[in-house]
Amino acid sequence: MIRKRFDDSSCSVARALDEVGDWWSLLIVLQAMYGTRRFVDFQRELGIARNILCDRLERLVSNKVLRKVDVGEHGSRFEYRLTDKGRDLFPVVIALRQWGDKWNPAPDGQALDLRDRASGRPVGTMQVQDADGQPLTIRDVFVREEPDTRQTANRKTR
Amino acid sequence: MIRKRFDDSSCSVARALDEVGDWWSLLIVLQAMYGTRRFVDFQRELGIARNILCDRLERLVSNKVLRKVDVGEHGSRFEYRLTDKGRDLFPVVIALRQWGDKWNPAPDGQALDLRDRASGRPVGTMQVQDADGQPLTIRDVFVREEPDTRQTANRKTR
DNA sequence: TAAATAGAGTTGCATAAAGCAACCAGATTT
DNA sequence: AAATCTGGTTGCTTTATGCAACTCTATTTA
Repeated sequence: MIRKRFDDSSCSVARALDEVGDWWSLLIVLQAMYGTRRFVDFQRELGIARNILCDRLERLVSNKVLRKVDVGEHGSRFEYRLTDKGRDLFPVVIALRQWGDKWNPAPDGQALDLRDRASGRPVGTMQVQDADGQPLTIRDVFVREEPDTRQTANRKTR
Repeated sequence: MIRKRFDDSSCSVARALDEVGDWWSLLIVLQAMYGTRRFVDFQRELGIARNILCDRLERLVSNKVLRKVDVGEHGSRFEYRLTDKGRDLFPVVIALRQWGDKWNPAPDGQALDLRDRASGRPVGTMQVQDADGQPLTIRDVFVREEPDTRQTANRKTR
């Protein structure tokens, strides 16, 4: 693969994908959001190869998406828990889930029914909004050029 | 890689990642949102290998995220344009961007400044909301078990 | 009109990841 | 004392990715 890296990219999407943009990382985060914390459980629930899981967990920990907690009274028992940074992926995961439900519904038409604990009503549809909460499409949005960082206009910032 | 596929997974996140969860697809979609449409431009802007780009474009087209349009008057000139399905990834991309900006800001602190064309104000922060638009965290949300599809309780649906 | 250039891909090859299965070492049960 | 469980490693095979060179139309340029 050689897998080109984007960690120094000027694009924050690229930088984000550099951390969670592989085939497994987001699924691991999702699983963690469901409450999974232990190595074997991730392995079982996701059906991921153990060496890959190992590698992904390490990466997520080193990127501070998860933290590794020793809960083994005396070693040999660890938990991987979401950090604030990891928890902050909630909107990303939900947006992806809703996209998947809308455009690639499950064969049986069943979508996971996420609801607000307080009201019991379904979670709203993720949308890009303006400052007043009104939905925005791509066409409603433009990129404001930064008010010139220095003398040279650099248009390559994305 | 062998890359395990999730296209028949019961998890819509997994199904979504199966289509756009690799290193390049979302960046291609993002680039398309910026207005890029032609092969060489994607190649140049993203710095992606041409064979990989070729493969990714084909996949995105076959998954109906992009469509390939012949604009060559007489062939040999094509454009890849977002479909509605592709455009619907807007919230995903924006959520990712905001996450990247928040937790991995660019070295120079510059984040892309997205604004609402109508008001000129910055785009709001993506958040999971309840039916009234109130923000929800992971802990505010629960999974409602489907009201029993048939006789057997199947708890493996995620 | 011939030659050069551009667009959109292919092809071939080297290298790095993903998947799989077997193996290990410390701690806990049986 | 033997069997399990947990969290990994190791070795090997199969794919993917990156890179560079090449191809085939179609459009420009000289």
